[in-house]
Formats: sequence, structure tokens, C-alpha cells
Amino acid sequence: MTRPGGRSARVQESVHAAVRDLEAEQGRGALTVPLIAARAGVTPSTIYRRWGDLQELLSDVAVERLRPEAEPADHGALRTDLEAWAEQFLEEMASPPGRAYIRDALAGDPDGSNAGQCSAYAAEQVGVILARAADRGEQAPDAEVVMDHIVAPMMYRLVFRPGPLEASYARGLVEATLSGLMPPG
Amino acid sequence: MTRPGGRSARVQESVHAAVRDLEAEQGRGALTVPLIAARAGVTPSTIYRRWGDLQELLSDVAVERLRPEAEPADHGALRTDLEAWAEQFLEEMASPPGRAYIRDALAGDPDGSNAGQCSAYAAEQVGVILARAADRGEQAPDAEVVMDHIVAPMMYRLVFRPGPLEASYARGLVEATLSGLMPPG
DNA sequence: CCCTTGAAGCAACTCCTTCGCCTTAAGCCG
DNA sequence: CGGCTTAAGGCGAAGGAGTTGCTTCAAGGG
Repeated sequence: MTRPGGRSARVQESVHAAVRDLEAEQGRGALTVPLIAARAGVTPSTIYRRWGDLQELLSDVAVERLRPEAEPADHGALRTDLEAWAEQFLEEMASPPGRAYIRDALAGDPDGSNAGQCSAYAAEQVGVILARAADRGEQAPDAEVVMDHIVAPMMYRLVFRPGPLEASYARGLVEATLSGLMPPG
Repeated sequence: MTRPGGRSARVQESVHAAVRDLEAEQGRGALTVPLIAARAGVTPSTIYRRWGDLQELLSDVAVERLRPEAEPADHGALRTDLEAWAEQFLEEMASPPGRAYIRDALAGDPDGSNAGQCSAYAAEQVGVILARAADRGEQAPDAEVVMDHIVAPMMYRLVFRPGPLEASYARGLVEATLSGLMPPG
């Protein structure tokens, strides 16, 4: 049984804050469970019991940082909404901190639930954009099509392939997806 | 300077074999560096110096196991070649050991080189299939298109999204890619 | 054949990690 | 409002993982 309002919640927040602070101050490599525990004002065994090990804790923190902070901006049309969102998504994910968070989120995630949360965040943003398009009466692709044709290629390159990723790549994926959906004529 | 023929190579092979054996005997969770070192007949410090930590060692072993063992089968046409390869690829990657290897390969990979190797394996297999199609005089998509539209969606779902993946999903991706390439008429 | 040098062996030390036991406090129920 | 139940955190000890400096070995070059 979870007890969301009490000491557990305070400990969780305190530990997460300690991770963020220490990472900013001393860098990722310096993080250890005893160090985090001391900063958070808890004993190491508390962290080990709740998170298992350092990686799972870092994975939790990383997923929280990958949560989108706002709904995608409304530019008045599906194409511009998707382009802007895809570009911003790619830029954030491809940045050094973004890559680090993705790596952490995947590494300490035995059952895949944190990775699932990441894709759920993206799917939610995509859903907002598509619902908006439907409200406007625009023809719009299915959310699964957007995930397969736009999100997946970006994330695959990010995780599996070396080299930089430019905003133009995101735009190209959006163009290809939308033009495939609405053939000229 | 690498010294491929000498003691270093023997140590590497011995350590990799120890990882494979112990994983089969006692399971992933039981693996520790000192245990592997003892089985391989080396001292723990040797492993720490060469691989850094347990995760990087497991990442190396996982990448080796993800290496394709044979060229994709030749079924006489691009469509059937791609379908068969994609189905087999998905089946192997979605299996419990496949998922475990992918997870390990990504987790202990600070610079992304092991992940890059995984995508290079897939790209190589795809390249063989496309070259074969070109030899036959078939119209064939670019390798990048296949990576973006077929490999990426499968791997994205595998890594980021919960739930099973069926062979029919792979077939559908191949169909969509090829029909987009060669519109009827 | 000896020299250079990168890599492995060894040993000692640090400190992460685990575990059993006790204490605390959140939520429930009378 | 006050005692009860039970997750969850605190504490300390024991065990083992991870680190390091120094030594020893062998592969490749002169």
C-alpha cells in the first residue's frame, strides 16, 4: 500500500533532489548511493530498499526529467504543429543532457516500465496534436503512424546510431509522413 | 597498440566464455566480476582494467551475441527477402534472450559504440538484400529508407514500448515501405 | 638476442552493499 | 480523539565488490 502524503513522499522528493543537486555539482561519475543518501538526509539502506541500486534510482530521476513540461504549441495547422513539435523533441533528446537521460532511463529499468513511460509521454504529445487537427476538421494520420514514422526513426538514430541529428531530419520525417497520407491530386 | 595474437586475445576469449557459461548456469543476476574472473582464470583487476566494470563487459558480450551468424536468405525477390529477414530479425530481437542482450548492449555503453555496432549489423544485412535486388534489376529503396521505416519502428517498440511484437507487424512495415516506393500503376 | 612496453598478477585497502533487528509514523478503526 | 497495525526508515555489523601501486610477464621491434 502506498502512502503518498507522508514520510515516503518526503523521502522520495528529498532523494530525487539530492540526485539532481549532486549531479549538477559533481557530475554523473561522482554519484554514489551513500553520497546521495547523506545529501538527502537518509541512510543508504533506505535507498537500496526502495530503488534496488543506483541505476534504478537514476532511471527514475531521468524519466522525471524527460517528462514534457507543456503541451505542444498550437500553430494553427497539423503540419506546422507536427513540424515544430518534432524539431523541438529531437533537439531536446539529441542534446547531451537529453542523451544522458535516455541512457539512464533505459539502463536502470529491469521491467521496461520507465522506457514505456518515455514513449507514453511522446504518444501523449502526439495525441494532443492529432486531436487538435481533428477538431479543425483536418485529415490526420493515426497516432501509431506518427509513432512509427516520426518518433521511432528519431529515437532509433539517437540510441543506436552515432553522429549528429539535425532539425532538418525531423522536418523531413514529418513531410514524408504527411505527403504519404495525402497524395497530391 | 592491440596485440591480437597473444595473451590479451586468450584472456578476452576466456573471460567472454566465462560470462556465457556462468550466465547459462546461474543466471544474469548472479554474475559478478570476481566470479567471472575466477572462472576465467584471471584476477579481477584484469577485468576492471580492460572493461571498466561489469556492465561494460556484459555489453561487449551481448553485442557479440547479437552479431548475425549468416547472410540473409535469398528468396528470389526483394519483397520476399525483406519480409523473411524482417520477420526473423524481429523474432530474434523480441525473444527474451534477444531483449536481454539489447538491454545489456545499451546499458554498458558509455560512448555508444556498441549500440552503433548493433545498427551496423542490421544495416549490413539490409545492404546485402538491397544489393541483391539491384543485381536482379529490381527497383529498390535506399538503405536509409529501410532503416528508418522498417528497422527503426521495430527496435523502437522493442526498447521503448511494452507488449508483444508479432511477425505480422514486421510484414506490415515491409509492405508499407515497398508499396510507398512503387505505387500501383 | 636483448629491449621496450603494454598488459596481467598480486596484495592491501577502501567503501559500497546487504541484512537483521529495532524504531517511527501513516492510516485505520473503534 | 486515541490506540492499533503495518509499511517504511534508521542503525550497525559483516561481507564482498571495486581500486590502486607495484611487480612480473610476454609480444613485438631493433
